[in-house]
Amino acid sequence: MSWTDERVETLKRMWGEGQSASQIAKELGGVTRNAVIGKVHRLGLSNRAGAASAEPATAVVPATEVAPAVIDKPVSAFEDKPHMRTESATPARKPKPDPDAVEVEELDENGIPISAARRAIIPAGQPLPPQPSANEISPEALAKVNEVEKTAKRIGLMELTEKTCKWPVGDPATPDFWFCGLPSQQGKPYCEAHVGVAFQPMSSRRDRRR
DNA sequence: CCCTGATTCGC
DNA sequence: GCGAATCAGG
Repeated sequence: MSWTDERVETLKRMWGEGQSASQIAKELGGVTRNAVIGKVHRLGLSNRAGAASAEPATAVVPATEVAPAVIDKPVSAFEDKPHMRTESATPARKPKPDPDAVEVEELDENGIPISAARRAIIPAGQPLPPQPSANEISPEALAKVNEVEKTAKRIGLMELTEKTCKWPVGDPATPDFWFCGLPSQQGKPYCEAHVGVAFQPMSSRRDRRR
């Protein structure tokens, strides 16, 4: 494999987005993370500058003109619950007051309106797994989660990043809705505790039932 | 041990 | 220019 313009472009974009070298290598295929890092250095962009905030909202982002952080490991599970708009998220201040009072919503396959804003921040992707019913989870894992949810960071939609647990808590239709936000596991969308309830080995599932 | 980026240096 | 090997660190 060689560094075609296209591949370099992808490299630049992903590096700018704060993706790790190995993630980029995986995406590109045919290269190792070493190759990616080497290229990054040769391109002179080893300093992760000129990129959008890799750090979450609480950071010292110059409030001037912050584009809404694009979430790229999407949380698509909340398929268009009408109530679940972005209100509860960080009030990043509206770019445009929307001159026309009438907002023309696009419709999805089911004829459900999709706000353009929502589509922008929640691209398609792996859906969240359904919340498992309580009796399907090991008591230990459940207890762990309950504990974790007390100490969770309770972040909003906009604060989600690659590195934050995206486990949703509460009812999206409620102001009490938030995401766990603790550090996520390597390559997983959730923190350790939530990985525990989200991904269960087949064997343990089988063992538990019956 | 998993991972991260940084550097070196033979190709 | 490329990237494997290595280093240094979390």
